[in-house]
Amino acid sequence: MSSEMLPVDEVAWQKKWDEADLFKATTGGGKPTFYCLEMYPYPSGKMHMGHVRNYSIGDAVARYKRMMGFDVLYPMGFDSFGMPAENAAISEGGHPHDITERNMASITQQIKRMGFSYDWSRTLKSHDPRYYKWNQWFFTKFYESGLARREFAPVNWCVSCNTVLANEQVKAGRCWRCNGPVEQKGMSQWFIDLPAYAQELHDGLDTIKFPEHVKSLQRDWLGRSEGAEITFGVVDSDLTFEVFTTRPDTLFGATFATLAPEHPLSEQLVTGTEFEEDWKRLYDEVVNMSEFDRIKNMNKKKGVFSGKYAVHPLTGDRIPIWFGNFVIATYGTGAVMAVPAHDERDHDFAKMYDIPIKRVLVMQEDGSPDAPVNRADVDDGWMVNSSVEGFDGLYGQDARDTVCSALESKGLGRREVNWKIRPWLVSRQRYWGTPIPIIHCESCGVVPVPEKDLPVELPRDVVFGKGNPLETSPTFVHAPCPACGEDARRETDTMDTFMDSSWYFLRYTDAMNDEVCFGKAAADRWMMVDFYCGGIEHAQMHLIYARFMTKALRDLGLTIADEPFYELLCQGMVNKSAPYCASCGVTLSVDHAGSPCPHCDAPLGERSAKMSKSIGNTVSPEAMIELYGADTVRLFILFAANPTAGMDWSDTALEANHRVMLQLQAWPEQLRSWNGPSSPMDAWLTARFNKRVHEFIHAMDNFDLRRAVEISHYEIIKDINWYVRRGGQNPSVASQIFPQWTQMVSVSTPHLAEDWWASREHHDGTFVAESQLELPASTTPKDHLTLASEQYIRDFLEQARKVQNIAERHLGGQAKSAIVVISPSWKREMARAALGFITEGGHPKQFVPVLAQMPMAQGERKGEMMTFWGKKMLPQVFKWDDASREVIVSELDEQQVLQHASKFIASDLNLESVTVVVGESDSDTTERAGSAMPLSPAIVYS
RNA sequence: GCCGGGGUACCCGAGUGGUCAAAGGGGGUGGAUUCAAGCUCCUCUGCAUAUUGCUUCGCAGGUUCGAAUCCUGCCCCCGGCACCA
Repeated sequence: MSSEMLPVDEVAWQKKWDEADLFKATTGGGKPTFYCLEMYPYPSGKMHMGHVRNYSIGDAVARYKRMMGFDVLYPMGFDSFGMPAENAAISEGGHPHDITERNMASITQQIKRMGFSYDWSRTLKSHDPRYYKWNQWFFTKFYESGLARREFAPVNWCVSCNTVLANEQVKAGRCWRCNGPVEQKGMSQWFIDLPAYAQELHDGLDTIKFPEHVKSLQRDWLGRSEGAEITFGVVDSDLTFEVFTTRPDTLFGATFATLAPEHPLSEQLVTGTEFEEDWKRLYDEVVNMSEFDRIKNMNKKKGVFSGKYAVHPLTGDRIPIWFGNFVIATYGTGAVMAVPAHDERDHDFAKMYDIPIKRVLVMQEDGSPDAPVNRADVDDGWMVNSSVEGFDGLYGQDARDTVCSALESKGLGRREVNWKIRPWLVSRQRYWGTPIPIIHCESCGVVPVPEKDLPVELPRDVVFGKGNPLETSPTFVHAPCPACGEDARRETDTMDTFMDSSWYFLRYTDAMNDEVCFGKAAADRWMMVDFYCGGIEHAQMHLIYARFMTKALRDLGLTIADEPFYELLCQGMVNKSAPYCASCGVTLSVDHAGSPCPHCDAPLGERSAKMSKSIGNTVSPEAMIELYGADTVRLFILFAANPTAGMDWSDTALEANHRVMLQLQAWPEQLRSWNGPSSPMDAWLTARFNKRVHEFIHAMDNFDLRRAVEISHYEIIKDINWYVRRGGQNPSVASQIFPQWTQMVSVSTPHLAEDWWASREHHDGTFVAESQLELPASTTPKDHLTLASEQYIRDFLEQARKVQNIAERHLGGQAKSAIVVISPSWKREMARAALGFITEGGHPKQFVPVLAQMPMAQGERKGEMMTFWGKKMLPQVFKWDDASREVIVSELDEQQVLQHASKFIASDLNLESVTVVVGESDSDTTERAGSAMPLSPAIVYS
């Protein structure tokens, strides 16, 4: 290869694609559509390897689908609202808008350098009023329909971010973004009623292709529990409270009830009584505790008696009402019926406070109703001890249903499905987000901003770092009431930025429309997203909000799509090795490489860890592109691991991939230099290549990118090398396969492929990026035979080489010649008969009598043949794969094939001569026919 | 505790009843080419061995003519949920 070969001018190709407008999604036409999307990025200033991996995957899919005749929508934009920009503004001065624009410009440039085939004409950015106007419009629509509402509620407050957080955004009691502590705070906030769609979100999971773990995660998060809501009255009063339980079958065992100390009824029950003081103490203890701490402390169960009694809805029994620190007001109804015999928590509590425990289920059908309860029996059981007729003996779901029916007929309960997911808290006390389009008027109350006044734009005259920035802008805060015209006050909270990302995929379908959020026809034409690629970190937040929003917008009549994304692919992490101390179990910063563990002084090993700034094991995409080019980086990233698997960054592997690229770059010239005649190998390469195209399509259709790249960049080279090795040099074969090979190569390394495409003799100025892949003909039986013969030779050589090594030890020197002994024809005949027998459905063991009747087994060798069958042929019959079986049944003449190739075989094995004989024939003097099998000749070296 | 995903050779990683001592890549090895290095091509890379045998796909059993693959139990890793009503 010439070392002075110029690198592929990637930037030039990118410019040409751009000028030719190749990747603009069309707005009509009869082609089927394909919507390929990656989670739109937050515009930090630098592209990292995670981005590169994500987009390399998406781009390969988009390019492939275009080539397969689809109208592809493959857009890119920015999730440009959010706190990093605002925090940067606070710490370094400046304005979030400017910082965001600056970062966007820089990351855009880096993304473009990779040559991804985006339709940049549809680029959207969340912080553009043309975009966020529609967030506001949706919000007012939701307000009208009751889906959005304002409530005073205890909310999660992140101290360091200075804002409230949605439930989903609190991880282990800490803020998902800054990891700071989260407190409970009572505030008036805006909520969107996501639970209204909980059932649909739950059921929809069965209609889409998400990875199993993502579905499981979403189901957990939605938290469906089926049960009953039951009304308990308070003795000597009109008061009632509701409890939710998944176990109505244990209702007769309820010996007390527990309310959350902050339950709306609690204070009323104890005020002015001797129990007030105890309640107050418990109340004060829990009320300021974050939910996380509360749950964490649940093992320290504590309760106080209220002095009041509840009425059991079915028996009318008086049961004491307690307050418990383990009951949380915002979960379910904030009250529980306590069944100590069949619930562990209630059991512990009853023991602690000496409350009666009543068995109402037995775990065996004939179990004793009076058996003592030493530990809560929480499994399903048969009802016993029901104080009312008609329940004893019922089991499980049957029992639950019957209890529910009884409650329903008394009007004291009903079947109910409870969800863990709670309304989406969308208010944020931050600046860099969509202003909530609401005006608070003294006389009219809450008034949404009319559509004609949208968007409510973010003002520039704000002060950062002193509470809610929008409150510092007088021009923003003061506004006339849209209803009465009086002076009123604008809502100063902004929306959670997940609002932006929950519908951007719809906007892409009609991104430049300023009349409506998106045209219905456009949305319906492109939706759902066919292929959505992004990180697992969005499995519950973004992916739930987006699914919810799609359904909510559908119900506004804006689209017919039920789900946003059909197939989700979560790409694996990009890892790189980092110092690791096995005894301390910690991964350390790369600064420690080569030194002993700073904690225990043990020598450090290495371990693969997610690329992160704190460990310092990051690799800069820019630097890699500079060194090797975008194509090499893409090839490496797609080939190093399956899209969903974690991949380890390896500099040596990257270099190896670069060598592959250099080698590929030289191929067109190499092919052009071919000047040989046509040969029998031509048919082989043609058939082989044809098969490769089929395999490639199959792999791409299944998003098995690694396999696809392996075929286009590795296997085909090997095939061609073999062809050349076997004497093939036919230029017409070269020009026949070259265009399709170029197309396959273009999916992952598009720049190189354009060089190839342009190098063709009859190049017409088109791009491979716009070409259509011609589907190869299906493989013919003749192709099969051609491929099989060659495979036979390759297998033979492999076997021969192994044997040769050992043989030469015996010979005490280099072997000079070999006699190849083809298996005697009766063995192949036997194999054919057996294969036929099994194909017909016969059990291998029953083949013996069949064989005994065959003509070959009639002579004096009958015994030998029967033994051979049992010992050798039977196991072998099963070892042959479909291809080999086909070959055995086919016309392929082993002797002929090897004979034809004997010169090649001799030179490949470094022998002077190779003779091929049929075992047990007159010309076979070796007496080694015994070990020869069909497709596996014996070889005798000398 | 519950749910989901995993455990394959020096490393990464394919493989879901026979093509499996197990693809491919990395790393390593030997050879061809070269004045030489690099690149490229070819070989080998569990152990033994004239073409075959033995051991091996987390561990232990089982089903089968045949198990990395199916079943049962166990161990370990990753992710999620969790005194949840």
